[in-house]
Amino acid sequence: MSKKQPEEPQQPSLYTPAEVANFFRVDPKTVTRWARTGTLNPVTLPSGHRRYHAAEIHRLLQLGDASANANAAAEHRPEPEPGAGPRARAVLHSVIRDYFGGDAAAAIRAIRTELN
Amino acid sequence: MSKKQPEEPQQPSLYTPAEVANFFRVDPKTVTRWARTGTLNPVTLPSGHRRYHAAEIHRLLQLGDASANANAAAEHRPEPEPGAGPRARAVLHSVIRDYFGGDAAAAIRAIRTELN
DNA sequence: CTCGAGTCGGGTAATTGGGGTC
DNA sequence: CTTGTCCCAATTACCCGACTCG
Repeated sequence: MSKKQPEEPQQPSLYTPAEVANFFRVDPKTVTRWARTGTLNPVTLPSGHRRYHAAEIHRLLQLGDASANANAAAEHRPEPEPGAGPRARAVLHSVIRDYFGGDAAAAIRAIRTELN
Repeated sequence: MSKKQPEEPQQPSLYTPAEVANFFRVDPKTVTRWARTGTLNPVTLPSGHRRYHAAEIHRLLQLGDASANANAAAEHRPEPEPGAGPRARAVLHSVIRDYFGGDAAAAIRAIRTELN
């Protein structure tokens, strides 16, 4: 955590029920119903509360986050982190190990799919 | 594989409370509560601060949608990526956003460096 | 040793989920 | 069939000051 972004929460990958409800102009209860009927496929917290994937929400809103990704990728960082730090690699490594069975190539493929 | 790790076969794979909170889109205080109620089994430092096992976090993160694959409306997506579900991509997206400043290319570069 | 950021610890409002009904 | 609303119990978020980490 060397860099800090005050008052500018980057685009989260997960949304709260209230945020999703605000996006669609519906009651949070309706969002919950969408999750229960399978329309949405959210992350479920240990408590049962839900967090909704931003990509899924954007897709339904026909907005698409590809523009945001393209913007971030095209725009030059004022502080390009060389090598992205050892912590970043460690985290990436553990994620690949737990989610892709250690298959780094599959992870790269997933990233590119997201970039589109 | 390539780097000098004489006494560490792999990274500690421990997350700080803030990191875990970012993964679940919750307040760091909530993560602390999970630890106190037994939902999480973190490493506790002598001072009382906690570090969370990456494997435990990842496992908890991918629970929840394993049951929503049969009934869910998935007729629009006849292109399932084996080994890389939507959850995996979401986590990957979070990692890129939080550790690589949203620079997906840098993340891919880091993975490839690891492969060499 | 100083300093910023992060993390404790609690206490209190706000949100959320589930059932049931209109 | 879907949505909005009311209830209650549980969970989470934001407030503070004090301590720890790097």
